[in-house]
Amino acid sequence: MAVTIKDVAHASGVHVSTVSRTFSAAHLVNPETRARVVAAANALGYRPNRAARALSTRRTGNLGLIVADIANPFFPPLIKAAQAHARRSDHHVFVADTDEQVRAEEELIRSMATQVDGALLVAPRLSNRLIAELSADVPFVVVNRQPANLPAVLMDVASGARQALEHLVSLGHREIALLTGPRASWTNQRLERAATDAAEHHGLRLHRLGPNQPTEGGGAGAAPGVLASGATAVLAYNDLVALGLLQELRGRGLAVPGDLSVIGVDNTHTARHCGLTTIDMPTAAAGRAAIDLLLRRITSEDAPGTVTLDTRLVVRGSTAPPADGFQGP
Amino acid sequence: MAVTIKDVAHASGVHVSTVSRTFSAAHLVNPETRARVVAAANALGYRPNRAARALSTRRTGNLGLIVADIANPFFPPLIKAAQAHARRSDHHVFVADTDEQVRAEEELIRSMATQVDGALLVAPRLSNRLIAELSADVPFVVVNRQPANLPAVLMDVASGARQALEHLVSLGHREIALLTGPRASWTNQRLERAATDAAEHHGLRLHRLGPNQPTEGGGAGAAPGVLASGATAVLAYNDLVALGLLQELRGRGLAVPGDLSVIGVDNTHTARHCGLTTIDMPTAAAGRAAIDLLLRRITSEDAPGTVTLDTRLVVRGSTAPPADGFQGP
DNA sequence: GGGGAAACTGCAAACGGTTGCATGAACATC
DNA sequence: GATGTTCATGCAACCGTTTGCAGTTTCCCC
Repeated sequence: MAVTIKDVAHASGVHVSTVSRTFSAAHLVNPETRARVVAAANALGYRPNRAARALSTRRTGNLGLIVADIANPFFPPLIKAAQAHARRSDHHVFVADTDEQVRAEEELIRSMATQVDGALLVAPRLSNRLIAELSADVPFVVVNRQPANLPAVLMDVASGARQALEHLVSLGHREIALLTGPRASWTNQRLERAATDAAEHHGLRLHRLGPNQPTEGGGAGAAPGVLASGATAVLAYNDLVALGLLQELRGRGLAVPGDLSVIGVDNTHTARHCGLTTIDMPTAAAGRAAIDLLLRRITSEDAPGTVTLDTRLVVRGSTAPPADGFQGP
Repeated sequence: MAVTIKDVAHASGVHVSTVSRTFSAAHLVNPETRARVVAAANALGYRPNRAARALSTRRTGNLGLIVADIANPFFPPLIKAAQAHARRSDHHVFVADTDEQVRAEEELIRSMATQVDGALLVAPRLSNRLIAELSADVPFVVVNRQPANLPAVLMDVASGARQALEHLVSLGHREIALLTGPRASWTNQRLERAATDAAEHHGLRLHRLGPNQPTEGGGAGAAPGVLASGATAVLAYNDLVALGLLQELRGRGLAVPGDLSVIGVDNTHTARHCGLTTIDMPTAAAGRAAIDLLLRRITSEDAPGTVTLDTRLVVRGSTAPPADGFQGP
């Protein structure tokens, strides 16, 4: 029922191969013939069948985008940018959600492998070994993770973390809690590292509390530990954790930033509206960069590169000088 | 290089058709043979090629999900739910974003039509005529729109709107502004209708202001009109508009809910954390229901149905009695 | 033990494109 | 005017799977 290349060939009086070339290698066909074919195709409403094309070219024109949790406001801007950017090169994007589960992630990649030209893994939790193994089946580009020999886009939270601690120091904080995230998270590792270094540099006490679930629940659950630690400021693994903590603290009658300062990571839509001081992650730029790398990797087998994007602190209303006024010696 | 049905056939000493049947019509093959084939397939790591399968079955196993703006926090929960639900039936989902543009929407549908078995249109802005025309190419299910003869899932904002106005009445408000959204939006039409009826029923004055862009910018831009209207409470088209308005008002030194009460629509993640009173939209349930309808429509040609889901008011901190204390006569 | 049904498997033609090779025409070169 | 090139097109095999049809075997029943 659908219009095929055969119908177009018949209507324009040429062989199917000429029609095929008109659309996939236009320079090989005489301009006049081409015009006739195109006219016939338009008249009939011809659209190439991508499955058929995929079968002979071994190129589907599809990409996979695998994230931990679509509903986590960190991801949508990245998804939006990646998808829009891919479309410019006539690629469609499968979006899938692993629900933060490693098993689901692997199975998802395997099931997608057969029908995409490449995939974007955003902050994958898979082991490096498994990532390497799976990358034999599909070209990958990884975001916020740095496996050997794979192209990666990194949003380096370190620069933002340094700015965050400087900000807290300048406000007079000396005891800071770090709510860590999942162990397997590259961002978490960088964050811990950068915070530890910066704390040492500034002579601060850093209380590491975690690992916490990267959700509001994780943040809420961390409240007792934070209060027990005696810290006057908190740097949380991400905005969700920060917001969860914030809500829990307010529920206990504490004021933010009056009694405690809180800083998140991601600069999500929610953080912007709730007045949360946070570290901005360039998600949209990362999505575009990752698609660029992926397409490059697919078309030419050139060496994989790594793109690193900077982050920066955005100061809003959830940080202030500590209540007890330790403004220095 | 990839393992095909042929390799499996060779390894297990049967014809390719038997291998094919093992995976697509298992009851047609002898249990012992089947076991041998499955063993060989596993040993070789065989995965069926979906493009090839699509070519002969005319079923791709893919669905399209088309939304106005992935980064609008209304959509991600729906996308997440739809995608997860589709996966349970071994379907993959293309997600695409029209950026609120009608032209993009049409082109997107056309380009996807050739490689999906069906598509979900969420709150499409296309004309009914065009929707009908395009639905000849692909089975559609529409969310928050009600074109003739198409299956639809509706989140009926009317029930929530009634509750919202009752809530405002009970607080003592008498003059209410309604910030309307895009004309082509079904939700907007229902909202206007329900608010008008409820206002009449309660003897309220309703100031309709709009249409506004369904974004924070739209809400901020509406602030002067709201203030000029003399309304003491606002019902906004969605949470983004409400939050944009809220920010603008606070920027002008006004207090919410002290000077003005604000109610949004959607119950987004952001609204939850910012303490915005809003109307909850059952987005996840709608996503699942829509996928169900779509798969049913694809597999059996039965009559399209319409599913209507209720909405309800969620009271938070952005509503309070009016400043001037009109608590009744 | 012969006829027929049922169960299983193989054969080969699709599905809708792409592409290496062959053919033929037009044209330039010496 | 024979030879070589270039350009445009047709031919046909192929991509990996499905599926209608036909053949073979097994089994049942009279």
